[in-house]
Amino acid sequence: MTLQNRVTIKDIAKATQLSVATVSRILHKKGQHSSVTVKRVTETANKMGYVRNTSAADLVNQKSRIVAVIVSNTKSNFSEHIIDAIESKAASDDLNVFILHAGNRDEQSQLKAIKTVIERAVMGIILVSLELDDNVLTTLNSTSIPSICLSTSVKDTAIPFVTSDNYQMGYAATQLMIDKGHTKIAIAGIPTAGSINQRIAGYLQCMSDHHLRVEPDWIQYGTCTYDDGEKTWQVYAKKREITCAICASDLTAIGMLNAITEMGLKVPDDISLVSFDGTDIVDMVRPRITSISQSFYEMGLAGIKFLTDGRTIQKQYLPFKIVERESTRRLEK
Amino acid sequence: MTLQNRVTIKDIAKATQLSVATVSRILHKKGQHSSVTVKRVTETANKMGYVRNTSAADLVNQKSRIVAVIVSNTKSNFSEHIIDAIESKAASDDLNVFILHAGNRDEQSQLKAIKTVIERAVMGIILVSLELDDNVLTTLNSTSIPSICLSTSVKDTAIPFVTSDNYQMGYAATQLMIDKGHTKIAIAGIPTAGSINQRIAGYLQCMSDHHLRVEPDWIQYGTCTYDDGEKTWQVYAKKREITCAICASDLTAIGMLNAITEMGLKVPDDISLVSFDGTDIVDMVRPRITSISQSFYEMGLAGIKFLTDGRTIQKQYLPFKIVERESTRRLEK
DNA sequence: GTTCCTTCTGTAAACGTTTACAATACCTTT
DNA sequence: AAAGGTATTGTAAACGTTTACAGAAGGAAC
Repeated sequence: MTLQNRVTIKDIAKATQLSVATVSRILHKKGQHSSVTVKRVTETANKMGYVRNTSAADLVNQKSRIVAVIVSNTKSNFSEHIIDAIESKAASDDLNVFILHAGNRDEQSQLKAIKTVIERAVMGIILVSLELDDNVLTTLNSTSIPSICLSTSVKDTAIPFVTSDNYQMGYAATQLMIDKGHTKIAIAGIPTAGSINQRIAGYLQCMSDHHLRVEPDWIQYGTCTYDDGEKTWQVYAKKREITCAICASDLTAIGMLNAITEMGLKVPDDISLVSFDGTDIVDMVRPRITSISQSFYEMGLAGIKFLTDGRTIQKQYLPFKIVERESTRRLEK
Repeated sequence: MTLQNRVTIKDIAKATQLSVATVSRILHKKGQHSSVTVKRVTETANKMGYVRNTSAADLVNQKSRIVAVIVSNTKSNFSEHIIDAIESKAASDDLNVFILHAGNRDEQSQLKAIKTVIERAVMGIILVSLELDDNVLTTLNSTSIPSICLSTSVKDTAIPFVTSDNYQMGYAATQLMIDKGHTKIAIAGIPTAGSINQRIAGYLQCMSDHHLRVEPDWIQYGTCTYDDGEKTWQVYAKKREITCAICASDLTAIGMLNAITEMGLKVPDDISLVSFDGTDIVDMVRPRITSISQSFYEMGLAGIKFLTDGRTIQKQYLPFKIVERESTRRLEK
């Protein structure tokens, strides 16, 4: 059987001696029909192996029951929690979820993904962990398809977002370590641009609020990867000033942990480590990593609810939790 | 602007005083047209913010340029390598990749995902790490859309697959440890059903080939999770017979590693650990986990190539590599 | 017997695109 | 001047579905 001769409602109409209208109505439970006809139609549909041609249906309906989730393809491990939430709510609303990948700062691949889904008249677009430039934002605004950003904020007022407050998280991580007696605190692996960069602003503000000096070397940029952690430690190791590093992601913290251990030093005895995210992996390494844990599941839920239950939120910051584990210690003077 | 009045080629035709046919041809670079007309059309298309209605196009073309990847939603971390490969080849062939999730042994969610994509006339379906029951197989066979299974084998001869030879991997893992002097070798976390279960057959055969006894307790089933590793160690710890455990996945090995450490024992001094998969994470924990590493990227590549470059493969077993790291030691008698 | 419901089914247009075929205009060749 | 070719554009049908509207058949009320 080729695609060309898939069974259509026309075939079923012919087989049952009915009109296509009747068949269509019965197959979608619209209008009223005698029970014998209903039975006859559904049975022949099954027997003939009918599958709906969604392209045709979408064409006349001008919409589809698909939610598109476009996810950054950079190796971050938190998006699965967001997706989990989206899929579970979508399933109960009988929606389908299509996941696409795009480069975090790659305009071309973002545009391609967005074009692909708006061409198909999806009912909504959820953008996860993507920093969008102006070009992408105008494309998004030029369509009437609702979209929302998760885990990034966006200046454009037309696009709502749900994320954690990166500034506050940066501040909280710093405050936590200051409370534990640290004064020489570094921050590692944060990207130079995008809303996530606000973590550095929070860090700087907190340090300044406590009249603590910040050496330029202490701020090391990156892309939240494992490698960033390993490499940044090589920089920190040169002077051996710092007693604590705040890491851009769980993976960055683990990379640094391993680099530190490699050098014969110990976490948290010699260096304390805090990470952002707080995914499962922080409990898999030893010592377990103290983290600023984000509410990823709630983030996904907020995103899909925005698309299904009406469009109220415009900007929303979700709470984060400070979870102390084994990678941080109190510094005795 | 609502979806209802999106710009169509009809609108462009009106604006440019041309026929829809000409507009359509120019927008898809078919046929020849005067350069001025081409310019006029493309410019107005841009100006008016035209986006193609793929539903309409798919409807007449009877196909789409979409590859559907249906992935098991169980927490396994190797699928990203498979998807990476699929996406990179798809990008160079100008195809779009839609990823859907389905339960590993959940017939309903599998059927739903498959129905969703065949209704949209995708050009191919790649099933990753999914054990398919008969119902799903018949649905797959009833359509003319080509499909292929990755990381699982399937009895049905109509559906091709690419995977690692689980029997041989089970045998190889066991042989490795026997070569290192171990005789009391356990195997943990393997599912009771599905092709992956063949790892146990390989293990048993290897033990038997070396005239080694296997206690029933040594074989502990599971679902390749981190928790399986933790829990299974509680079982093994009761008798403290074994000197080595072969773990169903990297995560299972790490779970066991942590449980072992928790008890004050050491890997590999007290217990050696081997895992299947060999994803990035085996190098992130200490000690690094010795693994039977599968060729996931090549698996993804083989899957997408099957769909694009012609359909030659029917069944293919990809090579695996034994990578010794720090979680295994030679046992001196 | 007329009118009015109700219940069921059919007719036909519409969705936006693609493409085979026809048509036109203009240019070359004879 | 006729014939043939080429370059460009238009006409119209087709894809499979949905749905407003019309129609038919039967029953109930007067």
